[in-house]
Amino acid sequence: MPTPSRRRQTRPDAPEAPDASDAPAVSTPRRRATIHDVAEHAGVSIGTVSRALNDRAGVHPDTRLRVLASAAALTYDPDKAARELSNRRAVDIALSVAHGYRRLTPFFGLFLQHLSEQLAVEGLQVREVASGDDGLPVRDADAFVLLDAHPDDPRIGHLARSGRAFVLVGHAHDVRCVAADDVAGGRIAAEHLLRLGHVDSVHLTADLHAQAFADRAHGFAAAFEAAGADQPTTIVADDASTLGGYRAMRAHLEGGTRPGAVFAATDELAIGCVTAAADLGLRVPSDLSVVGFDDLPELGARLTTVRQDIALLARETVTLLHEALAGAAVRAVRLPVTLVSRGTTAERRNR
Amino acid sequence: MPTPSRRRQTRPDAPEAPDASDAPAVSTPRRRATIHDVAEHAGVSIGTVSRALNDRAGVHPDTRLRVLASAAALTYDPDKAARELSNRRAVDIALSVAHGYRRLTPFFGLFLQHLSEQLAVEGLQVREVASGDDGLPVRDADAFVLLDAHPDDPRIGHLARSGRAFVLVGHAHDVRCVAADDVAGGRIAAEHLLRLGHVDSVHLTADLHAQAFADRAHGFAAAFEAAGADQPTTIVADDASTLGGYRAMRAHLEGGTRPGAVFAATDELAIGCVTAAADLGLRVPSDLSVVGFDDLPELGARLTTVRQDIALLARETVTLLHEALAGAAVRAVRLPVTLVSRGTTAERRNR
DNA sequence: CGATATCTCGTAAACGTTTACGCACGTGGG
DNA sequence: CCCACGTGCGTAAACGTTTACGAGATATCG
Repeated sequence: MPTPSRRRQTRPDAPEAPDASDAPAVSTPRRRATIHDVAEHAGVSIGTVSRALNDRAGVHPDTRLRVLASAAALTYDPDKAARELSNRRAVDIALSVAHGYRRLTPFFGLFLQHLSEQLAVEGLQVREVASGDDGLPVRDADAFVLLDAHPDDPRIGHLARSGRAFVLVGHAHDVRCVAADDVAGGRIAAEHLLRLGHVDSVHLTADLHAQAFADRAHGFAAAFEAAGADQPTTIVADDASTLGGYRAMRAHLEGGTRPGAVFAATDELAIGCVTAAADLGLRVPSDLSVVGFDDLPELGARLTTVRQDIALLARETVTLLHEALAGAAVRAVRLPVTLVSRGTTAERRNR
Repeated sequence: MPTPSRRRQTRPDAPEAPDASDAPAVSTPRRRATIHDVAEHAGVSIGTVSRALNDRAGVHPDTRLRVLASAAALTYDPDKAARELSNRRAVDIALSVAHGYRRLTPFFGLFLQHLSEQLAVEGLQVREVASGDDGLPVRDADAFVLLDAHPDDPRIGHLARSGRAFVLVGHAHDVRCVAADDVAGGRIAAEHLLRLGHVDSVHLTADLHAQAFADRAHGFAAAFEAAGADQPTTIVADDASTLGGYRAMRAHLEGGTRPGAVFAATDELAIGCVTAAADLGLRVPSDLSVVGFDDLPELGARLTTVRQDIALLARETVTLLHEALAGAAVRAVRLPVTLVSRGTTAERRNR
């Protein structure tokens, strides 16, 4: 076995360890182990270590085990910069939320989490989450993910004109985009409610300017029409927050009408709605059935809702990102939604 | 002048450009320019390019200009992975929000934005924003920033025990942490209100278990006591959302008491409070003065509030991060707050 | 039993940057 | 006029990975 070539250590700055005593004191911010350390520890070469850790073929099972053990013993964590550099994978992806983090809805928060997980799997990185006050991404990047965009968002035209790779999470014409099938979502919410006998439903939404909300409303209304039922009343809240939903619903209920069910365009609106009903002494679901949209984990643990698969949304986003980078043809994808029936809907009571 | 050594291009995969025709079509996802391209374009060496672009000494002004022009012409953007690798700056910083992005408050959203800007200035990266459902960061990193932590958050003990570098944004004993001076904030809110003649104020808050809220309440009450005024009533909302503030305040106002002023522990609570007052026909500020906390840009454009400097908070966080990495002594820092008086407070009316 | 295929692994090049070092020019003073 | 020196720049090493290539060892086959 050839002696492992000594690591070169020529750079003369080394500002880290003030006392370079070799004993690794318990809480010393220890130097990160590199692949060389693992190789030395396991008595193999760095090539073998890399192959073993990346599940590449051509390494003996025993050796692999030994390498894995060494890596664990040294708490080896591959340097991401080096890996990216070597992989030619250094794709900068800028995430552009219309107004930065500050207006991040729980839905987009969850999406972000899935997206960065998905990208991490491929060794990619979300490099930036920001946009200037003009809404334009503040730095240059190889690809952009646009959140929260109206069809006429200035960012779309800007990115398209400059030939940048980007994908829109939402829906618009002639751009690469991905979104849940909102129309279908509205429809299955309606069908669920109709099946329970609720012909007197209302739709609680906000800002029908937003494509997603318009589509959900449309799907909902269309299903009622198809069933020969009366068109549902639409209530438009000031915004899509829980407070918006609460006030709009409370005002509506206090107006004297007592719908048997409400389809909220968002889980947040639904929560506001449920809260308003409770404050007015109405029991959910016996007095009022409520269907939400999104299926956010902890927000509506007990909410009957139209579920969209956020993990899938993130995966599709990444797929489209790759297509954009490769210069493929523009494509719009619609993701299926399902109704998950939980505790906030029940059969219509006779009054 | 020595001929610039031809770039090596030996790697045989090159899955990118299907047709390697040299003419750069307008919307072709062009190969990123590297420092070598800039060097060739400007007729200098890569070392000179690097020095010119990084404002290092030892490059002739004329040359510098030429390099800058070439870089601009090629839209050169240095590869971050390579830069980090070379710089030994590859510090992985994990941001740990108690429950991931999903419960990100506007305040923390804004903080995140400032933090990543601040880190970007130093060439550092926030590598991950996530934590598992157990609240523990999901990957290993060189340093951690903990958000949203109660003093007895399990993450603190875990990180401390394992000797990791971390800083807590908030306040707890015996850990490196940074937060606004919440007690002072409560005090100046009280002093502002007292100055306007409001001796019958209430405090709207949520979850006094949270250190920040407890401190704000304490500072507020202490100032009233110091002024010889009656202790303010405290209203505890279900949560710190706008809806929480709305419901708590509405219930209180409907209970018959009509305080002249309220100090909300959060701008969000304050918004809910203002909305509740409006819905009950009370005018702000003539019927009810409202003071918030945080000074979130678009949320409370017209809100009188206790301002904390979020950019400063981010800068201090980075400073502490460096100290943590360097193994310095633990230190807790308190940031000053100021009262910004806007449209939601007025002098007490005689009734 | 010798030639050859197969498996395992070590070596080195490459990714794109920063920076220490040294060389070739000048310019100044003795 | 020569030497010392400063200025501007090119060269190459280094950061920590991945991976093509080739070499040695072992197994397989004629």
